[in-house]
Amino acid sequence: MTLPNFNKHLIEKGGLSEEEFAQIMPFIKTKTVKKNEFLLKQGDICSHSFFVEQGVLRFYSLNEEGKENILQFATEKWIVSDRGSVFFQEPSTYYIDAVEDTLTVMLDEHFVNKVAKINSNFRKQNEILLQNHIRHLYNRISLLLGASARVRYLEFVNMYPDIMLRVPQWMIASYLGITPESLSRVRKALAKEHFKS
Amino acid sequence: MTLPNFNKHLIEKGGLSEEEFAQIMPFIKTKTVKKNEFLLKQGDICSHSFFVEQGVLRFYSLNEEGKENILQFATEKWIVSDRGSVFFQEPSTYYIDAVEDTLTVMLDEHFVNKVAKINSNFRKQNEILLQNHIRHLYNRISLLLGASARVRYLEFVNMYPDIMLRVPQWMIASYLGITPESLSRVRKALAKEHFKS
DNA sequence: AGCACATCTTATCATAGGTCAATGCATACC
DNA sequence: GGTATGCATTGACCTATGATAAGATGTGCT
Repeated sequence: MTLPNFNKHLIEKGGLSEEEFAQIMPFIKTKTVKKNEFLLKQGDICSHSFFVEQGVLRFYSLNEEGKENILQFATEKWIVSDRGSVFFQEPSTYYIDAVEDTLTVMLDEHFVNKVAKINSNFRKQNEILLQNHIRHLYNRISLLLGASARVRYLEFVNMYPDIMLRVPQWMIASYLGITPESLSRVRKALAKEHFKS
Repeated sequence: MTLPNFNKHLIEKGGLSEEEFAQIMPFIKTKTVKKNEFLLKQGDICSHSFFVEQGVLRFYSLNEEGKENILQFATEKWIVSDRGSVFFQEPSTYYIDAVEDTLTVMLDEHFVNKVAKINSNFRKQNEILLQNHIRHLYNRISLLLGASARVRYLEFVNMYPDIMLRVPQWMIASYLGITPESLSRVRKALAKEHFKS
C-alpha cells in the first residue's frame, strides 16, 4: 500500500527525509472506513489519532437533545483525534465518522516519540502543528462569539473552499452553529447581492 | 520577591522539586500591571507568556465594529499568551489587559526548554497542560455551537465560580458571546425560578 | 423505469437575543 | 459633600435565527 499524502506530510511538515520515512513505514497501520461508518463513538477510549490519507472525516459531539455539533472536518493530510482521550486514556465524549469512504493512517500515542527518535526535529515540527491548531481554535471561538451567521459562512468558504465542495450543506450549517434553513437563507441573500452588482 | 503560586505550580503541576525550583528562580522576570493596563496589544509581537501570580487578566480580540470578544480570563496559576505570536514571532491580533492589579511571571519561548534541561519530566507535564487546554477549547466551541445563553452561563458559573466573583458582569457576557442586557435577563429568570422552588 | 431517501429550498410563524434609552446604584474623585 | 463615571437593571421594540411543514430536486437502489 502506498500513502503519498502521509509521505508528503512527514517530509514537508515533519522535516523527515525519504530514508527516514522508509524506516517508519513498517510500523504504521492503516484503517479504511466507509461513508457513515465510525472511527470513534462517545464512551470509547480514543486509542489513536487519524491521519487522513484520502477522504473526509468529521469530528462532532451530541448535546442532550441529540443535536450534532461539528467541531472539525478533516480532509487529506489533516489529523483528527480526541486528543484528550488519547492522551489521558479516558472515554471520549465525541464521535468521528466518515463523510466519504476514507483511508486513514492510525497514529498511536507513542508515534511522535518513535519518529522523534529517528529525527529529533520532528518533535519541534509537531509542536508547531499543535500551536497552529490552537490558533485556529481561538480564531473559531472569536467568530462564534462575535460574528453573524453570514460572516461565519463567508469566513468558512474563504478558509476551506475545498471542504465546501465535499460535504453536504447541512453539515456546514452544523459546523457554523446554525440550522440548514438559515444557511440556505444566507446563501440566497449572498447570491442575490452578487447578482445585482 | 516571593512567588508562592508560581512555586506551587511548578512543583505540583510541573513535577519539580524545591531545589530545582530554586535553580530556576534566578532566570525569571516578573511584571506588574495595574488594572486596565495592557500586556499585549494588537500588532505587538507577543514575546512572552504570562503566568498570573496574583490578580486577573483577560485575553480578547476586537472585531471590525470594535466589539470586544473575550477569549479567556486568567486568575492565579493560569498562563495566558498569544501562543501563536510567541511561537512564530508574528504580530498578534489579540489584546491582554488587567482586570485587577496583577503580578505576572514572564515566560519566554525558551522557558520550557530551560526547565526541561533541569528536569526532563517538565516537557511531558507541559504537554499535559497543552492537551488539557485544547480540550477546554473544544468544549467551549461545543457550547457556543449548540447551547443557549442560559446554558452557557450556567456552565460558566459551574466551571469558574471564582472568576464570577472577580470580573464585572459585562465581561462575562462578552465571554459568553451575549450582551450585558441579555445576561442580566438570564440571571433574573434564574433567580425567579430558584425563588419559586 | 420507478421508488425511497437525502438534501436543499421556500414560506410562515415563533422566539431568543440584540438595540436603544432611561433609571438606579455604587464608588472614585475633587 | 457633591459630582462624575462605570456598572447593572429594566422596558419597549426590533431582527436574526430557530421551528415546522411543504415542496422541489436529485441520486442510488431494485
